[in-house]
Amino acid sequence: MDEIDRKLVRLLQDDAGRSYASLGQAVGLSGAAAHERVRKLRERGVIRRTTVDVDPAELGRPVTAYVLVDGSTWMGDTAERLRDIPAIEEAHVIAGPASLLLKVRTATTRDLQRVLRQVFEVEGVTSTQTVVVLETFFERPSDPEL
Amino acid sequence: MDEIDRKLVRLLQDDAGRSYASLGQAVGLSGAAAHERVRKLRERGVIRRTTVDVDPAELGRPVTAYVLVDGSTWMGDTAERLRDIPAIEEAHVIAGPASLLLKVRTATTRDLQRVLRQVFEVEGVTSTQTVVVLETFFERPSDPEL
DNA sequence: AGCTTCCTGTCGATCTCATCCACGGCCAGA
DNA sequence: TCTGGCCGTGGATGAGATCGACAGGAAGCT
Repeated sequence: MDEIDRKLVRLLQDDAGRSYASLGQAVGLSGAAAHERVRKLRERGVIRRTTVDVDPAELGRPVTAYVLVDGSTWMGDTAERLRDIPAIEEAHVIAGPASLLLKVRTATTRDLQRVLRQVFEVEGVTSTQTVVVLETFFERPSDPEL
Repeated sequence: MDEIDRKLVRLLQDDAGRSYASLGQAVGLSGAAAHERVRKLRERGVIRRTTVDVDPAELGRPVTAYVLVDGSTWMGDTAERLRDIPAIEEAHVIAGPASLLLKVRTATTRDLQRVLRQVFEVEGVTSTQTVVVLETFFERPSDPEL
């Protein structure tokens, strides 16, 4: 995981469709060598997969919110129950003012309300506090610079 | 933006490297037709770019935190100042208990502390409250269903 | 030092796949 | 019925991914 690897990751984050030839040229390697490095980055799990970045608003989900969830019991398999709710994009266990933090995207605030009801129906949930996003400055991938 | 488009987006989110032929087969179209649809999805901005999904932990940033930021004045060009801090992955203006919500990834909690100091140095910031992530259940892309 | 092994790179051949073009069917409106 | 726009198909072609064989260099061992 040297400087070249980091550069490769950064270039691929920007455009995963680039040819290996141009990739190699950009980092001062042959195309095949660049290909080999990328292959290993995948193998090691640094690169999980190649995907497309979609605009949630264009998909009809302009509403973003973060939800702080408090629970009474220890929520064992809560993860799976939350995963079943498609509007939830992220779910974290946190240290601080609540037990869980969720990131939610919906089409309308009405839909957001419905999602909150679904969250409430998950066993162990006692209360939620919702933070609505008014404007997103930016959302970007992890910077590979160590 | 019909059912086929949504299916294409979902397939590409899972693996953007698929051949257009197999893509077409999966949705009951020819490769060329699938290609044309994807081209238009890009043109319309539904698909912003093709990228790689990297594991932040493998990149040496296992610490994730959310930071609630409060500010006194109206923070006009705060966005650019925050963008200059590489550890900040997301920045949102929110309605609720604070003005801004940031998502931060660092190598250590010590680095997190340094980022917080940098945030404090941004003009207008009066206080921060940090929520540290203990465990991430999941982080996934937007579901293209409706 | 001499040898082995592993890692990383180059070069060239092959074969898949993206890309482009011409054509055909379908539908709405005049 | 005619016409134009839209959306699809199928085929040709050229670019590029992919694979194998080989070379140089570093590290470890006898």
